[in-house]
Amino acid sequence: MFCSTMSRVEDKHLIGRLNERLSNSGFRFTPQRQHVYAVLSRSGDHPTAEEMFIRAKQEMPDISMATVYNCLDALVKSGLAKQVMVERGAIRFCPNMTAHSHFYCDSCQGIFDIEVPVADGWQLPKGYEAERFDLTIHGRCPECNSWKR
Amino acid sequence: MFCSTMSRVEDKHLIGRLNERLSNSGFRFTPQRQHVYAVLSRSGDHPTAEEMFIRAKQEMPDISMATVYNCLDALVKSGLAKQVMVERGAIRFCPNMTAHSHFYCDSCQGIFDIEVPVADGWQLPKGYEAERFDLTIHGRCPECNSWKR
DNA sequence: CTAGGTGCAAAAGGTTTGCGGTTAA
DNA sequence: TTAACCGCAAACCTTTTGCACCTAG
Repeated sequence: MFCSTMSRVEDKHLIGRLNERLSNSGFRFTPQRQHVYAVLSRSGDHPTAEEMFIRAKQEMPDISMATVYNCLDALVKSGLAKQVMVERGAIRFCPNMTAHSHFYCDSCQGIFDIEVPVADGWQLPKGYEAERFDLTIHGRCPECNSWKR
Repeated sequence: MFCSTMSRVEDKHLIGRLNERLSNSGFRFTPQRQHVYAVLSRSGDHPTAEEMFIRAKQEMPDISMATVYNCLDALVKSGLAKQVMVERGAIRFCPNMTAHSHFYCDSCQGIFDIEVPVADGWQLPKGYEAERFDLTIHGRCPECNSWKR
């Protein structure tokens, strides 16, 4: 099995983090997980599992769908990716682990990472203990807005 | 086909709103939609389409799964219900159309309506035009918190 | 009258699982 | 050495679709 993915200089720093995070969460470090992580990390969008499968296959032709699901699951549980659930159908994955929210364009169905100044300490009802939050803002993206309807 | 649903006094005020909202959105007013709306409205939780099917069948035994999906879709498009997407698997439906957010308990997987003071006017990046937002806070609910891990 | 809705059953879409063989630690 | 992982294919769960009949407007 040939895989040139990690020979990229710009990906080098990711490997160490990946290995550490995986083992911290009780997962093994495998070539497939390394590759799926690399492919997701260099994605500028929010691919579905199937899109990840197609992209991963380009450099690792023998990888299977089940393995892609397995790898994505390991990445999510290791804190290296997020699941994004904004529309019906396939779940999407987000490699951006910095604090951010999502914008969903009702016109073009695009998903965009956005930074919005959000008060982190929500005033929750008594007894609730917040761990994290997911904020998705719906509307029209700049591109679709420039068309003016 | 027997359906006692709308004979309830407390549901009377819902019918007018339903009829108006449906026709405003280009949908017909049917007994099935009336019933699904009544069942959802009196739900205190966030049922899946299948849960709605089971509940709706109790008073309308001949209703089909496809019709439940059709009705729920019409309700969502008419602004009488919201879809809630917080976990993998089936989409859930929320009859509460007041401004509120959701709390997802990572421990018991429960979904709760909560009111959090949220600044409605987000400071969005240039070009984005917000229509609405979905906020889900993850953590532990009061019930699970009382167990202390 | 007729466009839209209903029930049924089959298909499609997305994810999970079981299994025999392989491998990271 | 061995528990975890891999690839493959079948199963599973949720949602959509096609069709013949029906009905709200």
